[in-house]
Amino acid sequence: MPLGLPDDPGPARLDRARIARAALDLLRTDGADAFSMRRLAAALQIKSPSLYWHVRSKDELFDLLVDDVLGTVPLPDGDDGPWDERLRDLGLALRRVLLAHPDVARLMPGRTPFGPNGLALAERVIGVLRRAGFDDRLAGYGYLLLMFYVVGFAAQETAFGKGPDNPERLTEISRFLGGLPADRYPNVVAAAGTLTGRPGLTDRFELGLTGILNGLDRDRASSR
Amino acid sequence: MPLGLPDDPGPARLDRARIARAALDLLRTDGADAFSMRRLAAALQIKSPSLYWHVRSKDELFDLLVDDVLGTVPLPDGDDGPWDERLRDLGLALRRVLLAHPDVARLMPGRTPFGPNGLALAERVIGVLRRAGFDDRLAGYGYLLLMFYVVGFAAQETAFGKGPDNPERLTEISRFLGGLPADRYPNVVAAAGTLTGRPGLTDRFELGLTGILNGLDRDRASSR
DNA sequence: ACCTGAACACCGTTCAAGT
DNA sequence: ACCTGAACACCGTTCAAGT
Repeated sequence: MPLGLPDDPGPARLDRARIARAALDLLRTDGADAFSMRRLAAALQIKSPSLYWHVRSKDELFDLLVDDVLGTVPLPDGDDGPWDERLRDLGLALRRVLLAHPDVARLMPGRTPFGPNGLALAERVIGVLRRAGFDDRLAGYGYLLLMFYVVGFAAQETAFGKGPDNPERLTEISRFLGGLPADRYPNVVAAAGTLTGRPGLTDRFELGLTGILNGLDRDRASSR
Repeated sequence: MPLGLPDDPGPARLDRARIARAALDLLRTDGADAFSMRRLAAALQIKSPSLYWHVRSKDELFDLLVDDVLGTVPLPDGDDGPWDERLRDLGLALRRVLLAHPDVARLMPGRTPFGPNGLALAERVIGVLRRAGFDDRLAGYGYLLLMFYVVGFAAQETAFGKGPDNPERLTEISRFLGGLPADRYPNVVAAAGTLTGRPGLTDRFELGLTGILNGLDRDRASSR
């Protein structure tokens, strides 16, 4: 026992929260392609089979990561303000959170976001809609439409190199599109610059979100 | 040489098209989790390294599959009819194609759909927008918004077990949501039935699509 | 030009065994 | 209860060698 470190606790004890945190770090620093249970174990200074005491599988771990990230979305807690404004704010907040975790965002399509935090989010969204006069059916669909739009948008956005990370992917795509033969793809070439421009996408996201909420409103009106 | 089969050609010669077709079959029959280059090679009665003569990597093969599927989307060829109706039809057609290839749909978020067929689709969409009076910038964003919405929606839709395949996934989710404690998740439980009902989603998809196109229209108007 | 055998450097996961 | 060693059954990909 080395002197001067009388109470060195060694690496902290393993639990699901610590595993999730390390997994998020590993995804963020090394990317999804480099992620593996063995590397995650190494980052935690542990052997990989130990992970399976705390987590059933890699897939379940990914579900956990998604739910952890969803847990950081601020939910409106009162019940004041028009329903569409509240859902618009929630959509914007969800996108911001997903852009901050691009790899987790890309994990989401293909998954069903019904961990504790995902359920809390669903409960809130469906509640807002029902209290605004949507019947159960339309409220359920409204939730799905909102989630599909926001998650789908954010997941693809990060793939284009938008989002905070790798701007070099952006310029690579931009060069490719801009270098296309202009006689064959005149329209793509003309728009190549903006296909890979960053700031305008947030406006377009909001535009689509507003359009969807307007559509829901018309849906509600025609149902009564 | 066996009699009666004087010209048996054996398994047809390998090429990218045959590889792509076999890969699509394998994905459809065995699912994405079971897909591997080695199994694909086995299905083609070939050893896996042979694949690498025709295709640089598994990732490039997946890009090829995406582009092949995009190639089956019918593009409007004339230039008549209002722009928003044409894009609406194209969005609906793209979704139909993606639902017919759920695994490929789930491959798309995270990819950049710029193979030959993807470019042809982009060229068409951006062209429709520019001829409708959108400037280059808004036309580019309009294309992105449309693609993000349709692809994101379809990818997540298939994950819910909607789409033609596995209805048992749907009922599993439905049971889970319906069995939740009603005091804690009253809204989710109330809407559980429709979160997993099939036919209404197509209407909601259209509703969102229409809302997005309306939003683009307002965007165009305010830009001049 | 196209295909294979053999190999490299990995995977996720299980399970008996240790503490 | 929690962690490890050893192993199983795989992966994607490379590359020298065959035809």
